[in-house]
Amino acid sequence: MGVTIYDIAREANVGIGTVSRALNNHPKIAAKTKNRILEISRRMSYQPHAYAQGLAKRKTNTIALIMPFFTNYFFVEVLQGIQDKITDLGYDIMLYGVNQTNQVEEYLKRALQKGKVDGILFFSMKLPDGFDTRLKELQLPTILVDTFHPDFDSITVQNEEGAYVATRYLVKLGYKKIGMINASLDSEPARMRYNGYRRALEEAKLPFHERYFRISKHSKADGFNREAGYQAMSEVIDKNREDLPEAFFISSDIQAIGALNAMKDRKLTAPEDIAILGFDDIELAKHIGLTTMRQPMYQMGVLAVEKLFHRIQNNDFPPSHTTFSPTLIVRETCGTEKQQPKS
Amino acid sequence: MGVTIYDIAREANVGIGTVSRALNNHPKIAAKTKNRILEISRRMSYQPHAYAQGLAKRKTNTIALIMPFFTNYFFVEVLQGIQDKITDLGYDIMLYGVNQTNQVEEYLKRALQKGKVDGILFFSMKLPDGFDTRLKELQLPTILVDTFHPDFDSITVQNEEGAYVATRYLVKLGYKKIGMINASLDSEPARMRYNGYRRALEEAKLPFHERYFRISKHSKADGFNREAGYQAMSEVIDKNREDLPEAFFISSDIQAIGALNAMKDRKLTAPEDIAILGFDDIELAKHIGLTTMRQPMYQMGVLAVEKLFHRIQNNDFPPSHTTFSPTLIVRETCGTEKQQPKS
DNA sequence: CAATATTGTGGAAGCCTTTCCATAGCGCTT
DNA sequence: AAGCGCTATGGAAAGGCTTCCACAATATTG
Repeated sequence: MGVTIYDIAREANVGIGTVSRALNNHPKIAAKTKNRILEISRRMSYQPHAYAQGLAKRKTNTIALIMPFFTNYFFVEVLQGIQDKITDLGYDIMLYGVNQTNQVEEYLKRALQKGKVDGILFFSMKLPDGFDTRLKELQLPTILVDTFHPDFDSITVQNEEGAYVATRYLVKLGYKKIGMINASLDSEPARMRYNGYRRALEEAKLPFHERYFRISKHSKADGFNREAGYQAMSEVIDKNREDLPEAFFISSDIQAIGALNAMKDRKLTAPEDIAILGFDDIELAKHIGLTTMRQPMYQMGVLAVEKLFHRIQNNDFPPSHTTFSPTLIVRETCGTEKQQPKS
Repeated sequence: MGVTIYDIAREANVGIGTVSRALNNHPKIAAKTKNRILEISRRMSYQPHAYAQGLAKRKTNTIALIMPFFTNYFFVEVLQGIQDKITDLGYDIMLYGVNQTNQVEEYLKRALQKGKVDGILFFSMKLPDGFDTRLKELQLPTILVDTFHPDFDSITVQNEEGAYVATRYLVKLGYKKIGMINASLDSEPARMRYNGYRRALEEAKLPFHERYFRISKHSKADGFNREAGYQAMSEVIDKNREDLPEAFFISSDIQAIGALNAMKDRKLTAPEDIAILGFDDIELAKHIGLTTMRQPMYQMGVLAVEKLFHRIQNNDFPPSHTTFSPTLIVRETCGTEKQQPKS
């Protein structure tokens, strides 16, 4: 059905090798032959067959993207960075959006399928058991983003430090009763953020109150979502009616949005009743005036692609680890130094 | 480097044809031979080579998804429907997220490349000139979502009717000065929504005020984004300080969020000062209590995949067009019948 | 028990490229 | 005019699979 190099070769009265050389502008070819062939192939609207090319070259020009997808807006923004960069480089993206945790293995297996992709970008999840060795055996270039393994290139955010900075900021504003709403501790970033929170409290000699700490475990997935935030905040408020915390550090913006909603339903506002500090700085944070810790999402996407290409071109160097520090973005939900909170 | 069917054939003392039949559970093969081969191939951890398979079968098990990506959260939700459904069917997704309108052609060309994908899902954009005929020549199954062309299967939303219902609802609540903030009229949905808005006004014998109508053209892309909504609302308010509209129908939730922000910055609230009605019902609408027209996004994604498969299996029937009616979701930003607005 | 039908198997051909190797043809040199 | 070195070219081989055709080995029939 389609036009092949054989058709062109026949038409131009040359061999298929010559056609191939013309199309791939190989040096060893006479300029006029080349032009003639290019002209003919244009006239016949020739299109190389992607899979035949891939098979012969052992190269797919495609990379796999495996990322959580349970409506965590964080990823939408990273995705933009990846998309822009990868398009520049002439590659395509095979998207594997994980909606339930058990899909991870399935997707990894698919991406590992021989000859399917030239590399993998793996996001924010723990590499399931055994896949580290399989990936190494296959020598499939892999970059981890927002998660860590010593044997693979990785890009992470200083979660512990970010949480520490966030909490210390709340301390500095004068809050004493500082709670935290976290995602599932199965998640590495969630654990680190918890540690940072605890460290800041200790350093400020503030007590840690079990009753102001909540893991949003109720939900599907890992708890990094709005419903989980809503639920966790509802519980804390309802159980501590008489003695509400003054501030909350929340492990993601999307949870913070849920939490703010729970407050609103109970006629509480931020920062007047409870101050709220999030994590991520998703695009919507700006809208609702959420004070938060910014992760450089777009840049992380771009860098991930760059690292992957570096490794695709030369897989022969030790793993490198890059880490970004989140920065505090002050908006309204924590009050400001001038307009000091009540306490 | 990898294990091939030749290796397995040698190991099992059979021909390569037999190995292939065993792996693809072809009917004409003895059960015990088959089991033996499967056992061996498991032991050698055989993995078929995706591209070789694709080349031989003339089938990629991959579909291309071309969709606008300029942070319009609408698509994130459609994407989930697509992803879930397509995974069930054993297919993979090649994602082409359009960030600037000039990328559309580039992506279409890539997706059209022979043998790269088995079908295309094309979203919310006008098919660039000439591609309709090219797609038909190539016989590449294509489904249009949220846009229309008589020669291709499509799934659309009754934009005109949705806008009409929305505006009529505002009329019914007693608002007289009803404005609209729209996206670029290059977008088909935007045009239809404008028509519905006008029709409802006329029917109610309410005047159309040029000064309460605004196209958010300022921005990058098509205007379906938060900044555009913010800017448009800011302008309308600032130019009509003395005579503000009472209500606004806004062509997407994400713009409505921007608009609400612009109001907030000017100490105006919804519905007390101006009622706001959006379109889409993205997940966040619930959060901020936005009254809006719901599009069944997840279901549209699922249906799109189903249609595409239908056509991949049998390309031999006339194009079918499905259309959904949006439904009104009443929340808080328009007030309610009980708590009537001032006017 | 021979003749025929059925089932299972081997392996060549085909899918469409790229790449390598051999060779034809050309212009130089001597 | 013969010999040499280049350059450009043709086309086989390779990449790894599916599928078709031919044939061998059974099973079925009268």
